[in-house]
Amino acid sequence: MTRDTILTAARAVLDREGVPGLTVRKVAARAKLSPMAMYRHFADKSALLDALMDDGLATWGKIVSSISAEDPMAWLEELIEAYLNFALTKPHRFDAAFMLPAPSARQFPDDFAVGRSPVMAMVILRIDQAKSNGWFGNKPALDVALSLAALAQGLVSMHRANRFSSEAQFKTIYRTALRHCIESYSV
Amino acid sequence: MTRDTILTAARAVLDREGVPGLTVRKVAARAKLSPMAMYRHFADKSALLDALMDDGLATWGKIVSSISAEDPMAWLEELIEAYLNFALTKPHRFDAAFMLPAPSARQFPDDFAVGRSPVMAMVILRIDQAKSNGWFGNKPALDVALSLAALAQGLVSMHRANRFSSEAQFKTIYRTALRHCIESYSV
DNA sequence: TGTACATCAGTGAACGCGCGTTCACTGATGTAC
DNA sequence: TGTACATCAGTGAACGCGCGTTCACTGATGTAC
Repeated sequence: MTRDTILTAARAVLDREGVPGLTVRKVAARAKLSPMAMYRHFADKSALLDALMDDGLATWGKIVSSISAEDPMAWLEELIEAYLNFALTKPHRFDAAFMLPAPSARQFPDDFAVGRSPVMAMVILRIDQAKSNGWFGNKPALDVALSLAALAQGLVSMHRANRFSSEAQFKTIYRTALRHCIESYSV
Repeated sequence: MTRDTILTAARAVLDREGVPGLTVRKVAARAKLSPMAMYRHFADKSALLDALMDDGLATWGKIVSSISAEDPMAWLEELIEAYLNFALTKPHRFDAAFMLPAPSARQFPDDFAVGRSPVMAMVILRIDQAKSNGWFGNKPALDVALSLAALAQGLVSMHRANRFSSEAQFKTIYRTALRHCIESYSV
C-alpha cells in the first residue's frame, strides 16, 4: 500500500534529518512519488507528523516488548538502558515519539491509568511485581513510572541542548541518577 | 545602542512566536530597522539566537537572585516554584534558556563545578547550607542539583508535548515529584 | 577654522531557495447491464 | 462477452509566500592637518 511506502520514506527522512528537516517534498522524493501523492493518504503534513509519532511510539513499544529479564528489577534496569540507547541511536525517532506535541498523544494520568499506553502498562506491571519483593513500598506504580520517565527525558533533553561535556559523561550521570531515583521510591 | 534595540526586539518576537517563529525580518520590523541592520551587530541569525540564550539565562538568573527565603530548604522550595512559573509564563524564553543547543551553553560538570553558572552556584550554596541542618546526607550538592534540574526539565517538556490532561494536573504532579526528589536525597 | 578624507552604522533592492498546498488532469481498474 | 461509465490513486505545473543573506550604496560622524 502506498500509505506504507510514504510512511517508510518519511521514517527514513526523519531518521536522517530530524523533525525540522522533514518536508513533504523530501518524503516524496524518497518514496519515488510526486509530492502530491501524500495528500491522497494524509490530510496534510501535520497528519503525517502525527503518524510518525505513533510510529515512533510503536518502535519504542517493540523495544520494550523485547526486554527479556525475568526479575522485575532487572527488567527495569534493562528498560532504563534501552531508553538511553533509543535516545542515542535513533535521536530523531525518539523526538517524534516523546517530544512532538501531537494531538493523538496519550495523556497523564487517565490514558495511562486505564492502560491505553502499552508501554506504560508493561512498566507498571513490573513495578507492581517488584512490590511483592519489597520494593517501592506502597507508592503508586504510576507515580514511580512517571518520575522515572520525566527524569530520563529531562536528562536526554539536557544532553541534546549540549549541556554535558561528553556523551560518556552524560551516560554516567544518566545511569546514576536513574538508579538513585528507583531506589528512592523504595524507602 | 542599536545592538540592544535589536536584542529587545528579538526578545519580544521570541516571547510572542517562539524559537521557530523568530525570523530576522520580524525582529527587524519590530526594531524599526532594516533586516540588514542586524548584521552590523551579530554575525548571523544563529549568533542572535545565541545571544537570546544568554538573555534567557540572565532572566532566569535574576529570578533566582530575587528569591528571599532565609532557610535553605524554604529557598529550594521557592526555587522549584519559580522554575515552574518561569516555564509556564515565559515558555519561549524558557526554551531559549534551557532547550537551545547554543554553543556557548555551560556544560556539566566542569562549568558548573567551577561556578561558571551563577544560578547553579546559588543552588549549590543552599544545598550545602541545608546539609548543616541534616539534609542531603553526604550526597554531592552538584548531583542533587542536577537531578532536580533534570526532573523539572523533563516534566516541563512532557507538559509541552501535551502529555498531561491539564495544566493543573501538571502542576500537581510537578510539585509532588520535585518534593519527593528532594526528600529522596536526604536519606 | 576649514577642508579633505576615512570610518562605519544603517539602507534598499534583489537573489536564490524551499516550502505547503491548489488545481485541473491522466489513466488504470472495477462495475453494471 | 462487450461496452459504457464511475471511481480513484497518482501526476505535473504552478501559486504565493517567507526565508537568510549578498551586494553596492548613502550619509552622518570623527579625525588629521
